[in-house]
Amino acid sequence: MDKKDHHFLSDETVEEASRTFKVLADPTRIKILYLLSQEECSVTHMTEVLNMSQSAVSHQLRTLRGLRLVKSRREGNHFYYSCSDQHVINTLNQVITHIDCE
Amino acid sequence: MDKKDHHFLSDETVEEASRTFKVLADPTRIKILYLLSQEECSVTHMTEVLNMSQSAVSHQLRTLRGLRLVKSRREGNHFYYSCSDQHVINTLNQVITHIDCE
DNA sequence: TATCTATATGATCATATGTTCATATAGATA
DNA sequence: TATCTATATGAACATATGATCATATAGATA
Repeated sequence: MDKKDHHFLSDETVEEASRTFKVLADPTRIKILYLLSQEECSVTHMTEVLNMSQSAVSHQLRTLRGLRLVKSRREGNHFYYSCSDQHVINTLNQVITHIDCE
Repeated sequence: MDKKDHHFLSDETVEEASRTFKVLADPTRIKILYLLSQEECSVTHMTEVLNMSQSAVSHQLRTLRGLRLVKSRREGNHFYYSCSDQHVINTLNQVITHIDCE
């Protein structure tokens, strides 16, 4: 391939892609996102199902919220979280599918 | 969704997915993989095109080699690297495409 | 109003990761 | 054989990140 035919990524694109993959690189966030991709659920529920401390779950939810990958709604004393970025879920599912079919 | 209908990921699957995303989470590796997805090239060439130190490139290639995402062949004094995991390239391209079309 | 429940958050600490610098190495060439 | 070139690698260092612990907070309830 001739050098002039190359496509180069802009720094912004590289950084954005890196951010996307960084979010998905942590086991805890993978579990949370995969769970939320199947059902909306409360922090308490996540904590129980994932067998993690409330604080750890909450901190990761903060990260995910900051990146607008999840959203929450209040119902009484509970906050119900759900996914808000289908593209990230698609990417996650694609990789998981590939792993599981090997 | 009823709890019994949930699909849970095994720890191994989560770990494997995490590993995959971790590799793609670093800007330098993204640049290297994207370059190699377009053409086989030598370490010297990568160093010049990516404007990075030889050592930094070489260290990252070691990481990528360890994970069998790239392979190399010798030709005289040069080592030519190329991609060896199309699935990872597909994942990378999918995310990049999504970013660039926004 | 006092307290309880669910969630959020700040500080701290340990670990992981990427770069640089210095140097090693293997094959090519003088 | 001496040296040069391309690449690899180890040590050291700085930064980033995730978990935990303690505590704050807001709405519900007694």
